[in-house]
Amino acid sequence: MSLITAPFTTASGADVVVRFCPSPTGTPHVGLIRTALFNWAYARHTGGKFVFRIEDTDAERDSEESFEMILDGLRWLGLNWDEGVGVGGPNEPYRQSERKHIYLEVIEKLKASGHIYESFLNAEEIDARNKAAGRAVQLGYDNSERELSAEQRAAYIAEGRSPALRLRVPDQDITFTDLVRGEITFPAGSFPDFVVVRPNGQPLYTLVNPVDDALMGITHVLRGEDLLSSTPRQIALYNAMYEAGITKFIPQFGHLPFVMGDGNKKLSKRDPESNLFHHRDRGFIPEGLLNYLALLGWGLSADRDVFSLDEFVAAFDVANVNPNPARFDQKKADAINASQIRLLAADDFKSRIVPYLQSAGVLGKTVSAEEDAILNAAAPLIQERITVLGEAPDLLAFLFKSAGEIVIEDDARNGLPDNAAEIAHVSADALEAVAEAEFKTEHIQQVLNAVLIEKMELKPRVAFGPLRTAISGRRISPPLFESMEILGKAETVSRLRAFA
RNA sequence: GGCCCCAUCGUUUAGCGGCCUAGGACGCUGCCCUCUCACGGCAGUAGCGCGGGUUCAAAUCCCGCUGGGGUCACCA
Repeated sequence: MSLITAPFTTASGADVVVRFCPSPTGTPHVGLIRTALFNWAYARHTGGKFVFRIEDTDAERDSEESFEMILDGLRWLGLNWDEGVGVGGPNEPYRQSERKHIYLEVIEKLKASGHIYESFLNAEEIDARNKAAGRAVQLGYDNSERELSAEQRAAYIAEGRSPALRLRVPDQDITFTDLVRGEITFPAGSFPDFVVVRPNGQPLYTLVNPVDDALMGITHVLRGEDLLSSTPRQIALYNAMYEAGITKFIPQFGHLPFVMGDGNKKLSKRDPESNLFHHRDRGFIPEGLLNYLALLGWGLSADRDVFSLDEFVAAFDVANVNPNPARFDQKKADAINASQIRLLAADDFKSRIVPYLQSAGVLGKTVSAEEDAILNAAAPLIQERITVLGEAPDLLAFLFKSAGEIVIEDDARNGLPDNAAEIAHVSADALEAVAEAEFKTEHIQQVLNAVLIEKMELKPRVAFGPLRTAISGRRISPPLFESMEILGKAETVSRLRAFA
């Protein structure tokens, strides 16, 4: 007999209500965001509600700064919520730090119904009891205070001790059907009565999380696998809340696979790629990151891994989430992002690289009409060749500089032929003769081909390397002739002449 | 240690008993395209952890083992 069978009304028939409830500690982790994404997608897929709540019950570790970062991250990615922090809703407030009065009420009810009881033993005493009884210390609490007599209680109080509150865990197996893993059973006795309220009256996560889920009508709890073993405890609490008339049903649970780093360990906060903003700073676009994150434990189909958010939402179902741990593969993520960049409309792409050009100092705070024109011409040239937007500044900087500011990089200089300077100067002469109006990509190519390839009989590779270096200073650049057209005749000739 | 989860190419994933001499993607290698780098095209590389069952037939179902991970707080 498992607890979640009758008398519960399961959530399966109800409108879907999912939630994302991070605790604001540190910078947002990609695993956390993946969890948010799957919850969001499930809500959107089913036409349900996505609730955003903040679990800031640990004043020691929580910070407002971290809270702001989570908001920033969700907004950047476009993961909007229907109810919760910032947007309000019927279950305000949505920050646990502001909900203490609610928990106090629940605690009173649970006390009155006998589901939670006072526990005076401290950690040392619990260990001592286990040792004295010849039990392993790891067993923890032995439920010995379930039936404290009034005298015993009075004695503790007389000593000036205040009790913690523990949930009376039913002595029976607890079974539930995990949405991604199927049926899971925890045998009776897998864990002891656990503390839900500290002696100082502070309710703990063990209480507060299920209480909020119950009060907010959460139907599906989609969260990380690390919480799998706390699920039976929460089901026991739900059982108590049901019996105390606090909730009408129990949600369904689905535990999403871990996001792993290198080796066989979870992607740690120490790993730079765990940080959401690390990717934004490098120049991931939301479409790219979201697409990749969706692949962490899920797939659209056997032969497609680049897809839009809409396609993702239309196809997503928790039931199809893979239970295996997923590895965060930066190379694959980069490849997905590159593909998503290719799919952007030209205008859109242009506007997205601007902030990166600005923060790299290639462009100033305001973009002049002249610079905008260059961007319009140049952006399409690099949209096909970059992986992250952060590559744009290096690729485009030379277009916004003057001849004198071009610095020839060693990498570019090394591969050049001995007569590189001659090639540059001959080209300058040839281009000098081109009419201003004729200074277009195609014509530039014809002129240079004539003088370098045909007349000097150079291989294209040998001929154009020096020119690329002369005008851009780099070995890698946008296409050469297009770049020359953008620079204009005078600037191009000037750079070629300056090359030595 | 108790309890729980997981197990297909280097990585990720398809496969839910015969379509599998195991498919795709990323990566890697080679070739083609080519003014560099990319893009694109073509080809190649490499995998069902082990052992038992069940079955006419198992990557697919069952059991065991091994390996990995998580969790056992008056953290979340």
